[in-house]
Amino acid sequence: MYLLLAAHPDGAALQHLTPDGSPDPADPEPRVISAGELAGVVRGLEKHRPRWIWHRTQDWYPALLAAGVELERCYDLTLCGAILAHSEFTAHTAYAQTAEKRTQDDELQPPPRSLQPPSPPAEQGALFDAPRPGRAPRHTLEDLRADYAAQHEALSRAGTEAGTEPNRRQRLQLLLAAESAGAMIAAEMQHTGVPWREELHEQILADSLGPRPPFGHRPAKLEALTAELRQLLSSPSLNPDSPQELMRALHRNGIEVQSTRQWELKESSHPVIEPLLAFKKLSRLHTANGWAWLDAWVKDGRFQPEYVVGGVVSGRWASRGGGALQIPRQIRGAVHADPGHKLIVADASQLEPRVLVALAQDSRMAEAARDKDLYAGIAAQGFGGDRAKAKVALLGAIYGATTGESGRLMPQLARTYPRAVGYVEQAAREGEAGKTVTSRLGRSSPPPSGRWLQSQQSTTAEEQRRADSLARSRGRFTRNFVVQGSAADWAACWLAELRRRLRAMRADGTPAGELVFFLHDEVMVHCPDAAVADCVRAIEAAANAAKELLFGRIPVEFPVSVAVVDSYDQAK
DNA sequence: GCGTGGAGCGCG
DNA sequence: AAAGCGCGCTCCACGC
Repeated sequence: MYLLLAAHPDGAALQHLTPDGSPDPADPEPRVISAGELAGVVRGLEKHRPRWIWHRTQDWYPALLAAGVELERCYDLTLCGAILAHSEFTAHTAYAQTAEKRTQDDELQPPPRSLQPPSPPAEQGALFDAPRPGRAPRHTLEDLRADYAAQHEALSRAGTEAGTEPNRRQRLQLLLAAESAGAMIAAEMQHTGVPWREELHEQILADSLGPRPPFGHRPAKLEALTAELRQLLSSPSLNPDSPQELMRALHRNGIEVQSTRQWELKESSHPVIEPLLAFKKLSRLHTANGWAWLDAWVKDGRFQPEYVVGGVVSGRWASRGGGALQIPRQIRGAVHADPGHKLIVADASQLEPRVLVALAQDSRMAEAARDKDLYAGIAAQGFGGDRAKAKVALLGAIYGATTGESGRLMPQLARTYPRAVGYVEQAAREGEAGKTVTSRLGRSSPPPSGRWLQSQQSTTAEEQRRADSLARSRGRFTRNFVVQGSAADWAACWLAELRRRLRAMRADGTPAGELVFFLHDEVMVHCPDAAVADCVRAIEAAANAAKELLFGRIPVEFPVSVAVVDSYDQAK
C-alpha cells in the first residue's frame, strides 16, 4: 500500500497509489484532511503498513513523532530524487536528463530549511502550521505523484543499458530504501535525543576551566594562562585567541613558525609552547562546548541535534546545530544512560579498508581482513609486522597521499595488493579526467564544475600547472568518494536493519533499546538493562545483513566492536 | 554595524 | 609523527 501525502491549503491531501505511482483504481480520489485530524488519520492508516510517500520527511515526520505517531517506512521524494538525478545507474533515463531543468526551477523557490540559519532545538507540538491557510502549496499532490511516477520509472530502467554489471537496479532500490529509512531514523533520533547529564558536563567544565565566569569573561584557568603567556612572550596586551597577534609575538621571541597550528607549535621547545597548547585546548572547550553550548543545546537531560541526511555528497550525514558529529572526547562523560539503562556503543572496525577489500575483490587483502585487526593482518603480509606502517600505507591509498611516509609506502602496498590499490587508482584517474564515480549502491559523485572544466582548457604554462593541481585534487576526491560513499551505503543499511530489528523487538513486547546517536560508522543505543543482550545481537546481525545486502556472501568480515557502558567516555 | 572567508580544531 | 578525504563551529580579520 502506497500513500502519498502532500501539503494542502486546508491541511493535507492524501492519495492511494499503485507501486508505479498511478492513482490506485480501487481508491483513486484524493482526500483532504485537516491539520488537526492528520496525526489520528495517519495513525489509523499505519495499521495497513503502507509506504508513506512525501516531499521531505522533515516536513511531516517530526510533528507526527511529537504527536506520538511512529511509522514503519516511507519514500522521501527529495532525497531519492537527488540520488536518481545524478546516479550513473540512471544517467540514461529521462529523469536524469531533465534533472538540470528541475534544479533550476527549484532554485526559484524559497530555500529549503537546510540553507536557512540554524534554529535552536525545535519547538515540538507547534508544527503542522505549514502551509498557511489559503496559500497554494508549492508542491501539489499531483506534482508529487508525477515526480514519484517518474522516479519509479527511472529506477525500473537502472541497469538496463548493455554492458553494465548486474544488479544495478536492486542496488539502487536498496539505496533509496536505506536513504528514506535514514531520514526517518534521523527524525526519530532528534525526537529522542542523546541522554545528557548537565551536572556531569558542568563538573567537567569546572574541573578544567574553573567556576562558571560572568557572561563575556574568560574562566579563571584561561585567565591565568593568558597572563602567563603575556609574561613569557613579553606582550602585556596579547590576545592569544588572535592568530595574527600570536604569530607576531612568537616571532618577536625567536619562535619562527609559519602558522599557529598545534602540530607546528609542537616542533618548538620554547617554554611558552606548553602553556600555549594548554590555552588552545581549554579555549576550544570553553567556546565550542562550554556553558553557552550547554544552555543552548541541552534541555531536560537530552541533546537533540538535527541530522542532515544527504548532507554530504558521499552519502554521509551532516548535522546542524550543536556540532553533533564533533562531540569531543573531553565531554563524553556527560553522555550518560538513565537509571536502569545502558548505552550500547558499537562501531564498525576499520570500515573503509574493509569496504575497499570488498569493492576491489582483492582476495589477498581479504585474507588479512579475516583478522579482527585488518591492519595487523596487512602488516604481517607485507610490512614486516609493522602495524603502524601498514595503517599509514592503506589510509594513504584511500586518501591519495603522495608525499611523506604514506606516499613512500604506496609502491610497496601496490605490489602486495594490486587489485585494491588499482581500484582506488582507477577512481582517481576517472576524477582527473572529469568523469564521475559511483558508490557500491549507486550514489554518484557530482560532475566537475564549469570552472573546473574551464581550467582544464588552459594554455599558458602557469595556467597548466594550476589546472593539473586542480585535476589531481579532484582525483583525490573521487578516489576517496568510492570508498567513503560505499562505506556510507553500508552504514545506511546497517542503521536501517538495526531499526527494523529494534522495532520488531518492541512489537513483540520485548523490551528494546532506542537508537540515540549515529556517527558515520558508529551507533549508540540507549537500552533498558534487561534488553542489552538482545540489542547487542541485533546490532551484530544488522552489520552482517548490511554486508550481504551490499556485496553478497563474500569472505570479508565487517566486525563491530561493541561496548556496553554507563557513559560514552567508557567506550573505547 | 554586517556579512564573508580564513584559520584553527573538533569528529569520522 | 605527519598531510591526504569528508564535515561544522567559533573566532578573528577584512571589506563594504
